Amino acid sequence: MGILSAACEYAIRAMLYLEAHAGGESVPVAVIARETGISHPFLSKIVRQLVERGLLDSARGPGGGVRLARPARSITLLDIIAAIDGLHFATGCALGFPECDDDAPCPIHPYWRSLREQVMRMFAKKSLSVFAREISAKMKKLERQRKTGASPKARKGGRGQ
Amino acid sequence: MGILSAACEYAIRAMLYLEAHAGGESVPVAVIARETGISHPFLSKIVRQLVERGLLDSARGPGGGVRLARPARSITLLDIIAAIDGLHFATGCALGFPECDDDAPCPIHPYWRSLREQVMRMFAKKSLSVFAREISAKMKKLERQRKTGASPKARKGGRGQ
DNA sequence: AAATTTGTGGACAATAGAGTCCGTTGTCTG
DNA sequence: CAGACAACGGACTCTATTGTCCACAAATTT
Repeated sequence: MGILSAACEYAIRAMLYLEAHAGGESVPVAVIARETGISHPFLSKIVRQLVERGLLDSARGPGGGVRLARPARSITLLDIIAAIDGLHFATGCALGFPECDDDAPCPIHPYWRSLREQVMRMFAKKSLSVFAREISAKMKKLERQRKTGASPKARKGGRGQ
Repeated sequence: MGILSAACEYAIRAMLYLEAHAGGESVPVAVIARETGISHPFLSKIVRQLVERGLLDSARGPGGGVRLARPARSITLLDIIAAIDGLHFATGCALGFPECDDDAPCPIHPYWRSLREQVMRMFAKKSLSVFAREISAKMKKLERQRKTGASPKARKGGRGQ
């Protein structure tokens, strides 16, 4: 995929759903799967890992399901990524040189290292609650734009892709 | 792997070898494989793609092999990456949201886009000749350090790892 | 207690990337 | 022409990821 595995992307989407649509209540995995479009059996496996790592609590039986184990404010995207993918995206040489490390760096090593750190910071800075709020705000904005018919497509620079 | 596939990393190492150790002469893939530690059959497949994309020229028979198709000065790391992996690492949403694009971006989209562009620029700025020169200079420097016994490990900032 | 709901866990299948094997084709040398 | 050299190309294996299926265990309701 991109920089994250499919499983990790699903984990983020599922936890985001919990923050946005459950008010701290337990939600069955089957419901999250249906609402997010992720396959139930696969999401089930991912959720199990999130429970193991202490990011989710689970309860069986009627009225059960899963919910955030901590306040959404204290859970960052990096927490989720670390739980599912680990942090290897933050290590190693961009070009795979076996001999390349901080003591004998390849020529792009310092650039790469700085970029990796920026990525880490980007993920570490976003808590689930902030992220969910930003998404819902964005949704509302799009809604307004659709109503007024104003298209924001024309933008300066022409670099848009 | 990291951001690049194994095949792509091998392609870069192979072309770097050609620039550093062949003076525009053809080198058999078997030799490149032996010198770089890459498996011959696999490298063979990769080299074929590089020939197809016009980055390498190939010649069969005794005295044959492959060589750079253009001056090393005009071949960038991005050229090689585009030939083997394509440029998908430069597109798409970091979190895999299907609905996320430049018109309806997810909250980390602008950060992500800027980081991707920095990565692109980093790879596009390095030509094979510059890269090879920087590596050989680094090698010599290490050589000198080993002789004098001076360890460069102590560095200001203490962030070193 | 029985039935229903829900997570748990393991076995399995499908896919893609990584890596191997080998026969074929073209080219050079003697 | 014969033989060696080396790229070409396809078929194959191995492995990790992705995704599916099903039996089971716990909790809740009646």
